[in-house]
Amino acid sequence: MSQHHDHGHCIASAMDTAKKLCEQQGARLTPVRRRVLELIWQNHKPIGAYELLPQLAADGFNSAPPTVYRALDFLLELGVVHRISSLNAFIGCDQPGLSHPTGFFICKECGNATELPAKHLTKLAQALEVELGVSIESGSHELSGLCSNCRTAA
Amino acid sequence: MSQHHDHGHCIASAMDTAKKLCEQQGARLTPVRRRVLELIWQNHKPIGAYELLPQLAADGFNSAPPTVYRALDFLLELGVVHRISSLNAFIGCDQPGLSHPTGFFICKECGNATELPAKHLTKLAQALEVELGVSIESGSHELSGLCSNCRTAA
DNA sequence: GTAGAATTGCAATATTATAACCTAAGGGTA
DNA sequence: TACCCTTAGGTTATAATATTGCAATTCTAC
Repeated sequence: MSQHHDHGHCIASAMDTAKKLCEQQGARLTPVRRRVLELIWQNHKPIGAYELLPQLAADGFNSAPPTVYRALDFLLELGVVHRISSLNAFIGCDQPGLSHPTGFFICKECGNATELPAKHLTKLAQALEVELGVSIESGSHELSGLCSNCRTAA
Repeated sequence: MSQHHDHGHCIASAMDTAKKLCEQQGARLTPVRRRVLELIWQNHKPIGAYELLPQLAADGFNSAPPTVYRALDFLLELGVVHRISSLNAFIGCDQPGLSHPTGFFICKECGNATELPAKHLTKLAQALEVELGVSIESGSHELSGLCSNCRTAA
């Protein structure tokens, strides 16, 4: 993700993908689910469930924890959102629909998260399966440091 | 970690390493800290902070959340314990003292966790730094699936 | 032995997430 | 349309995880 980009495109693309996935699966992208996804995509920073609540309330949606957690569960299941467990936060997925191992780099300076390229994660998983004799079914990779913009700024 | 191993050795080794690290750093391995580390090492499964509380209480230690969280913070800082954030749980570190990227494979069947070999994680981090133009300072990798024992059993 | 720092005790509370139960809305079928 | 069934959402309460703030104690260095 570059510092200056057409973020409107990010949002539109994410919403479009979610819509298509729902159609494919016969799932319903209800107003609250759609709005939660939009809010998650308001920028590239992970957002907590309890940060979403007042924003939903401001839009006239019901605003109680189960509401937002249900929407998040739905979006996670659909694969358009990931959970960053080290932050107890959620973030939109760049490459939804493609089943792939997931991971993020989160800049400790600006807070932006970048999805890690799947090919590296797949390679790691394969190497580990051989070395440890295990079978890997899922995983999350959460890295932290300085993004290229913040490195330049520093 | 093999299915049948001399776990007494694991514990003794972990306690010894913690002791040495404390001596090196002028830190104090107090009774409650020592006991928390022992409890974490009672097996190779991640354990939650609130599971430790009653065990500490049974040993006559103070048993309130801050007590255990302080001990855990100390042990994390010392590098002899890691946090598995996807499970809100803690686990002893195999290779403490060596500064290295950390990650675990956790078997979804038996719950045992195996620390991932650092060399693979380092390689991944290096590849990502080049590809994303970031500088990685820390990270956690949490993988799940079936360990070799449970695969055989299945 | 005294001062300062680190550690612990303790009470309260913050933060994150889920359970349980009920009502309403959508969607297919006679 | 009327009915039924499934899914989604509303509401209240509570569970699970983690931290804050302050007082009391213990340790260590001098």
